Amino acid sequence: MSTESPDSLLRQAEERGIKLATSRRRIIQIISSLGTAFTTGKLLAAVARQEPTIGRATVFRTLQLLHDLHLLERIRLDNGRVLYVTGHPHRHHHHLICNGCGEVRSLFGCGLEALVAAWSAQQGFRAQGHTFDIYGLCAACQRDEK
Amino acid sequence: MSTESPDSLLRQAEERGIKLATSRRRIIQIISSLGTAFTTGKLLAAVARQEPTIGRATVFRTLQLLHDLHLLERIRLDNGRVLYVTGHPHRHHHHLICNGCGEVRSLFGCGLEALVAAWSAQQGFRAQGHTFDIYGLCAACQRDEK
DNA sequence: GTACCTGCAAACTATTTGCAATTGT
DNA sequence: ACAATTGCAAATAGTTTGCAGGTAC
Repeated sequence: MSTESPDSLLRQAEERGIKLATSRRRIIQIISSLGTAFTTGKLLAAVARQEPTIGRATVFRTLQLLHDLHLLERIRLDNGRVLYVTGHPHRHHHHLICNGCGEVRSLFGCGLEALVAAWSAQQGFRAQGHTFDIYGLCAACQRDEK
Repeated sequence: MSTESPDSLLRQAEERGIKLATSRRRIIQIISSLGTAFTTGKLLAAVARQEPTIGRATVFRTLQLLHDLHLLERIRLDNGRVLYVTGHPHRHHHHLICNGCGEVRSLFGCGLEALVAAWSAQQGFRAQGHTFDIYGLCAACQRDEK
């Protein structure tokens, strides 16, 4: 499904003809090890632990680069934190976001175009985009809850 | 429609039995003068201009209070800024957010329950809530655009 | 050698908190 | 008096930038 093979990020970046320096490659590998979604805080901590010599600035610069390359999607959480999601930022999709573990599952085929069009027309609004995210508990976290 | 009469915020807060000190009352009046949606930055600037003696902290404390009272809704914009919206934070609704002027229009009767339920069931997810916001240009900004 | 990359420290932005002084009752 | 509220300054959190040195062809 939405499973990315390890280091696919790295491969995708290189396929785009980007030459990556060693620190950046290392950061990207660490990102890949974090799963499909992570916060800046988690990444900074992981980098600090695994590559203590790499500075914060380089981490942020790499995130920016991956975002610019459309390899990483940025989601604002209600609490203000930023969640980065690997996968398919270029294809229109929505999210199931787990309040428990933070896992993010992507949903394609949104089917909201009609609703967006209807509401926009009704309000004289010209829609340019929309967001739709579902928050809740994933199957695993539902089990853990009891 | 979603027009709030001036100072309705103040009235609503007092109806809840909250005793408001002068600074807070003044801040709430300024909020009311900003329309139905505003960013923290806009409010801080307005307060600094109209009531230079009131400090930032008090503004933030008042925003927090109004949010706790469910009189103000907080929306995270893509750029990370916080948008506060007056009106009906307690009733489930969605937004039309104008990319031009920042106006926010609320939409009731979301009709997404079936979609949320279908997608959640399909993924073994237990939905607890969802967001749905439409971004675009309001009628006025469409005219200004040309 | 040239252009890019790096870590560091400092700068910045947005928000929160400690606290002594002030206000309200 | 007593408790709540205030402005201020300092603290915090998250992110960005300037820069001198380092790396890669």
